[in-house]
Amino acid sequence: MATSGRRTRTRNGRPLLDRRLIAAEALRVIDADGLEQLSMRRLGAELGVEGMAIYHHFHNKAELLDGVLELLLEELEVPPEGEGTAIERLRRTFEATRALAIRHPHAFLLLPTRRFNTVRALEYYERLLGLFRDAGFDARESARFFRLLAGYVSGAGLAEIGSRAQQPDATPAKLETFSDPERFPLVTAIVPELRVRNLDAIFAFGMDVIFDAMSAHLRAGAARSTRTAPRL
Amino acid sequence: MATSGRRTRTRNGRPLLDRRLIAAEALRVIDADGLEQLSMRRLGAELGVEGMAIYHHFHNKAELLDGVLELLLEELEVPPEGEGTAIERLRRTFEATRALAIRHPHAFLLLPTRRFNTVRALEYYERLLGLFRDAGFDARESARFFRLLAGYVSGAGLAEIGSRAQQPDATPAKLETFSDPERFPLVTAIVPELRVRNLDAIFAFGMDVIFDAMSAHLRAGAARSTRTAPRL
DNA sequence: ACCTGAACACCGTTCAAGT
DNA sequence: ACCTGAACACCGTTCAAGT
Repeated sequence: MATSGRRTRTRNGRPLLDRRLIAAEALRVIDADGLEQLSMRRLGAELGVEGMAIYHHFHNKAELLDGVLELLLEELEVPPEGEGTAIERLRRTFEATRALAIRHPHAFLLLPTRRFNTVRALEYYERLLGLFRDAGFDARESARFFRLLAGYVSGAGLAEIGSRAQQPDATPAKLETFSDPERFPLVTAIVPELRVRNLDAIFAFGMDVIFDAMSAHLRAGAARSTRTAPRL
Repeated sequence: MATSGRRTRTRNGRPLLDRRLIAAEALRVIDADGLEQLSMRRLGAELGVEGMAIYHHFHNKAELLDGVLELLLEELEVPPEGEGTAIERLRRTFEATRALAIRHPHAFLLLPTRRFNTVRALEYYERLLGLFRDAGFDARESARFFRLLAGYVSGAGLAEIGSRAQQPDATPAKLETFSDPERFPLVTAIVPELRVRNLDAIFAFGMDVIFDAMSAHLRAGAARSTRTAPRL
């Protein structure tokens, strides 16, 4: 090959910037100090460059955040064929989404809030929908279970992030240590249930409910073969 | 009564500021132009005041956002006793959360991301947990179904916001009109399913799955009466 | 008590200029 | 092609000062 990528390390010691390098550093900043602490100037400083240099690689900050989202999606690789049934791989895929929330509590918000605009995001979607198809779901059923599963893991992911870390700002009342049995008996009673050591079981419970329904749906569909009448 | 609240309209024509008035104007700004367009100076201008005046009523912006969240929670009133069974009221309550996402697409993000720090938020939690108890769930079951339901409605709410509105920033590829059957056949096939007119049915489908599981859980619990052995 | 005005340390983004 | 430096129009927050 003619142009192999061996000529790194220009720019007095540091590698030349590229989109991936910048996005990776942005993810590090977000992991360390939170989404709102990511600024172009701060990111430039971390990279040993003026903040404005980043605009040579991304049109604006939104596009940079799409780049960070792409890195998150890379950590969500869909298990390839052969590693269990389609349903099992589907479950592992969505469990990976929750693991991502725990691993990147600050960056995770990008997943449920930013649209999947990039090619890599579309590729992820395509592989995921392939699992629904392989499991036996048509487009309409895939859409419905996809939104149920994706909604659950992203919403529950955000909730777990709140349960695990205390955000520094705002008013008091950390729920973990909350206790006011006089005014709020039911809230007080549920607090011990939401301790971190119970969160795995709570998440798995929700997944069980959804995957039980998916299995039942597939069995029912197999029983009546083809006869689906859309009802609007 | 001695000090009735009749003396509004000081400050040359405009009512004196208070927390509720400021939070309501903040919600209007967010509804109109998005969360990131809310600034203390902009909000002050809308209220006919310098932005710094707001700090007399809220310690910082985070506390102001808690105030906005309180207003959102007011729109989520839990149906009182007598209006159907506890399960029915539970379902209506979470349907109201989705309706809130559609009504306040920009402000809705506050619900799954901000902790419920205020007294009003705790009151909302308490009433909601009262519905789970009335339906027949103990603290542990309430925690599990609460996270499943709340996770689903907030995650699906965020997804619906994305499906309904196009965010102005970032890269192209609006999913609603996406079509690339060569490279992304499955994504292309699912796009028509996610059109706005199908979103009601998709949301209801997920709710059916969860509430069917809740009903089954209650029936099973009624059958075996009391015998729950924690397994951890 | 309630609000103003100036100040501080930041933002995202544009653009001409450097190499 | 890749980065710098200055500039513009903003931020959140603090604090002394006004009424």
